[in-house]
Amino acid sequence: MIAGVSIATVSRALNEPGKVADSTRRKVIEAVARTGYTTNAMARNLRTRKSNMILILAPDVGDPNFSNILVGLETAASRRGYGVLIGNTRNDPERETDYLRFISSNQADGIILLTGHLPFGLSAHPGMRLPPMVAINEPVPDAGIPFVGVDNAEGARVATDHLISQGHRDIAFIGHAPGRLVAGLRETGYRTAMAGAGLEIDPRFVLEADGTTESGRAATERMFVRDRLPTAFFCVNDATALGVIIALTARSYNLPHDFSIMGFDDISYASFVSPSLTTMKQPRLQIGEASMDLLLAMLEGEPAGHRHHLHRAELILRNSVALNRKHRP
Amino acid sequence: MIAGVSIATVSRALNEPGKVADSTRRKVIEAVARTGYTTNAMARNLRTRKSNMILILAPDVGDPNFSNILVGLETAASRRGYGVLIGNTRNDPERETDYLRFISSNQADGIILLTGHLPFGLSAHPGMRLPPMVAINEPVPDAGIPFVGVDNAEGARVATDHLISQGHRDIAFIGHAPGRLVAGLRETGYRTAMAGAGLEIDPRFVLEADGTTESGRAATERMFVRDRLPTAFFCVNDATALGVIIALTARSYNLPHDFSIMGFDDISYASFVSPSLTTMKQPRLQIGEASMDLLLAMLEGEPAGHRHHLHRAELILRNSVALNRKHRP
DNA sequence: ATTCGGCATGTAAAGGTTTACATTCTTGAC
DNA sequence: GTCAAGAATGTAAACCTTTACATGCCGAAT
Repeated sequence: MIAGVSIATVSRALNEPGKVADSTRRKVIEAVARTGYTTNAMARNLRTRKSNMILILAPDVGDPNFSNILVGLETAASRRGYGVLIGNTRNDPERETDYLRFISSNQADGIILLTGHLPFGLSAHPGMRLPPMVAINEPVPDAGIPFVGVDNAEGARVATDHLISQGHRDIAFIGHAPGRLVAGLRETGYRTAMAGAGLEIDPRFVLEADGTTESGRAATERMFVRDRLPTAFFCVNDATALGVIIALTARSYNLPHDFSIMGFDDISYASFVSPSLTTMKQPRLQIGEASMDLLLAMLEGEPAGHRHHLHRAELILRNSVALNRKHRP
Repeated sequence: MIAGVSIATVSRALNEPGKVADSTRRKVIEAVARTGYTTNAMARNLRTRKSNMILILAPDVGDPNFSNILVGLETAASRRGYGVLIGNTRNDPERETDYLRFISSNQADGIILLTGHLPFGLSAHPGMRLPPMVAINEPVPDAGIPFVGVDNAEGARVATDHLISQGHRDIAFIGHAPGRLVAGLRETGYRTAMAGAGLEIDPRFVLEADGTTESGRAATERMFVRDRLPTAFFCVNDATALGVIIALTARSYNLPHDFSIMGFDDISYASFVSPSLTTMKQPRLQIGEASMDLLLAMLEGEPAGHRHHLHRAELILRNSVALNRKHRP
């Protein structure tokens, strides 16, 4: 070689500085600098059977909730020299299967799952050896996959407590949805807070909604056929809260004077709606970083550890919640 | 081998079906299915010196404008069997350089650039052979890199024409910014439309703003020290328009009755502000797909072709623009 | 003086493809 | 029946590392 040493020594000089004499190492790095040599990652990956790539499977890459998580994932990955490969599954089983080619062909070492279920191709071939995985957003049921996410029940409890602290007693929950895990946890938190304050929940104040803005609007309309109304709405997420605001504004109510509204998520336009939305902020960046750190640790052989890693949501005070003027303490 | 043929034949059967007898090809794919064989991409990449990966360099992956472009990029890439690697540069030269390791180590075949400039490491080493690149959002000056984006001047002209068609004559432009290419083009479109309609532009109606919500708010405030006011505001982008709306609402104007406001971009919350924003929609999905298609074509050896590929922005009618009631035709 | 241990380096195999080239087989024409 | 041409298949090199093992060297211990 140009540095006057064997090719193996070059490899050692670059990767295990301890195992090589100082003098030769200096010669090597000097030669490398001079020739502009750069090691071919493909050859290395072929030999080491590692790609230093992480595959991220998300049902909707365009979702604004996703982008901040992605920033966290990318930050943590690049800090440890890993690359981040993104796969938009659109909940299409075929696409999920297709993306597994990165795993089976050794182009990715692990998966971050935002889909809430195992990729279709994996569950279909139970024999296939599972790559290291970490789930975000929605846990994967019964697969023993570590989960990183927000503590939905606790966050919902804090949110509801805040409404209670503002003197509200008749608090509706918009977003009851039997099948949905996250919605269920948030409802649990709501019920916990109400029970903790000794408040009863009027069953007519718990309305179904599927988490979309339209469903929030529709649920609010349904509420108005009742004779009795709540003074505050705790919504399963910000999109739903937006629908509630739209419905109430359309009925010419003065917000937050007439009704208080609380969201969950702190999506990007929560501060732009009028009234700006009081909500629970998901620590998306943190979640992204923590889950990537966890996955990389697993790749280095650390045991998976605790099943669930929950992060606290943060109460963001804006203008959609006010003191309950009907309340006489 | 298990199919009774040589390893080379397997390779041919899988990659060049024409060059192999039907009977043996059938045997091969049967054996492949039986053994669950999957070709090692690393070995292939090593041999072919291609990775089938595209690196995307963006200054801010979290930007909501970016996520839809990303969806388009990913869709087009996965359609042709390519993977998409994302790099968040945060405009940090060090990170830009760092990401080039994917190129120099053959882990990526081409780059989609959203940064508006060559990655730092490239411009520093002029000797380094450039990988195929396509720029989006902002063209890269003087580098001969094909650009895909929205036709800003034409879109701004259409937007301004729409205001004119609603009877507005005194139209302000919020977002004059000497150094910024995109802002300049939009201002040009505004001036073209005004000139085309034979309208003069009061220089006091062209205000500086840097594209942020706060700058739009501040510019509007500055406008109110004048004796004369426009009837409509054409804003360089939606974020700025939002600032204008905030300022006017704070002054208790009734929108769009008192003033019309037009944005540009159609960011995700444009429909949620009140009044909902009339704006020009950037065809982000299209832009993403088109630029990826272009890059992949270049990788297949097609010449780069036209320098600029411009897509039309689409006028989205909402509620922030109204007829000019002061106008007597 | 001999042997041993330890360190620095070299040698060569292995990793799984693709592909140029060599070989064998098939087919049809004479 | 021979031959040529062309198609199908096999052989082996190349892609570029990493790493187990071998070698060589030096100093220290016996």
